[in-house]
Amino acid sequence: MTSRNQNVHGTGGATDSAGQPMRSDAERNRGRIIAAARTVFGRDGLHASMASVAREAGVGIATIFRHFPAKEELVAAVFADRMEAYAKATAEALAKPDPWDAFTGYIEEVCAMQAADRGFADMMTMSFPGAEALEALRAQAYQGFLELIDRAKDSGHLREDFTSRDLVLLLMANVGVLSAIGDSAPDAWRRLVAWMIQSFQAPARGPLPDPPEDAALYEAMRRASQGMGSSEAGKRR
Amino acid sequence: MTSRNQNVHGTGGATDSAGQPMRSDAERNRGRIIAAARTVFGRDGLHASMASVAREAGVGIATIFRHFPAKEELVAAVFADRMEAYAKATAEALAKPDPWDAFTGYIEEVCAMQAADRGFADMMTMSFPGAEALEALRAQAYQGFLELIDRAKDSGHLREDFTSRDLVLLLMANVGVLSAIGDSAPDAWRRLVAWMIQSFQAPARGPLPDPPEDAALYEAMRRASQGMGSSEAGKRR
DNA sequence: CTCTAAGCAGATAACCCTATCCATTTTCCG
DNA sequence: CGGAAAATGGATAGGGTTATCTGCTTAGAG
Repeated sequence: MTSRNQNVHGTGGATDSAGQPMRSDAERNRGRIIAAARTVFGRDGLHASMASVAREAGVGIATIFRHFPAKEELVAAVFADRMEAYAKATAEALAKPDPWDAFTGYIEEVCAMQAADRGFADMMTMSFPGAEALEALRAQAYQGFLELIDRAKDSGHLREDFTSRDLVLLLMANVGVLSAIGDSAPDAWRRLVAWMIQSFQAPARGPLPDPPEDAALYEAMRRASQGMGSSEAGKRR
Repeated sequence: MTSRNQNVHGTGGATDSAGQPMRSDAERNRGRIIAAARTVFGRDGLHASMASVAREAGVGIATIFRHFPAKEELVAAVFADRMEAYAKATAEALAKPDPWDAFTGYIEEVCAMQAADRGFADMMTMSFPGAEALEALRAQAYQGFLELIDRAKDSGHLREDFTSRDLVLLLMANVGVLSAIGDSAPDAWRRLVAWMIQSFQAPARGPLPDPPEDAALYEAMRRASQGMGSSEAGKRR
């Protein structure tokens, strides 16, 4: 429905969904809003209010809702490029020669991206069924990660009982550390990730409880993104 | 100031802070409120609203605030016994003959307590400077854990670079998993904890980034408990 | 330069939250 | 049983949030 043109920085002139050229002030404000949202979501996480984004952008609240009828759409617009960076990181990891290096480097990088952008951190543990482009990129990255896992297992460096769901678990755990510790110890997450990666390494030191089902993880991620309209915050802290 | 008597279940008659006997209805309602809060906080976490506790208890909102002038006091009253159970778990672990068994069993139990009670989970990553009794128990348990660490290290089963702050990290990570996954995969946390414990085991598989400073953790925990008056959760929450 | 349609911003609605006020009800003691 | 003091609970204040409505401003075409 209301998905505006992505060509915001184009010189020739952006167009809206109906192909009409956007008025210059509208185009300018749209860019400002996205930039402001990038700042605010990155600092405060996805539960930052639309009003705070408006304040940062120097526009009225209504202007934001004109461009992005629901908060979810603003989120999708803002994190399109982060999701691209995420997918790109997967591709780059796949290009590395050493499978274990690729695997661990990838995990560290994704967790670092979470630490650098709290909005991205939240987004990695949510799913947005409405934002197809976003989810397509996520799925693409996920496929790449599956390949990284296979290679690392084949090389004998990764435990056989590691599954892709363990990364999701780690990402959720990382959000817990990041949002609990905040800026008091900005690097604390690195230690958590290091503990986990060393544990992923073969040989196994013992059996593990079963990982959660894929369906359960998906449901949890979908439910997390629901609570963005109207009430609750994480939320949630 | 307004710390009421703890002898709620006494037969003879509870007394208020001034030593006056409480009226029977007041005593009854106080018990109901604490029971309701136990249920609600356990299910929804510490950011559950006072109104929802009132609803569960079948009393008016004002009644709650009469007994507990601030939400923090209700929290302290509700979790006094959980904190005791926590301290008791430490003591019991110290009584175990095998140091590594005691260490791992303790960590698993504390994380299980977090999973069983979302309010407790939140509380373990917060500090309440105003609730001296609570904090005294916490400090006592912490001392016991330090002893557990020493014994486990001396036995050669625990990595030398493990510190007590790593447990805090794990507790925060566990909150992340618990609140992200919710009831979709109630046992997912067990896998995270198992990964971590296997990593704690000696010999070390590699160096680790430095753990956060004690002061940083304390500040983060104190700040987390601040946001309970008036606005936000984590809280996101 | 004028005029119209699109875009803007602030006020507002409707819903959460913590905390307080005060008229009403309940307890309990003589 | 009667009256005074204590306890209650609904309304309300004052703060959040997402989202909408409306009158004013401005862009940009003729």
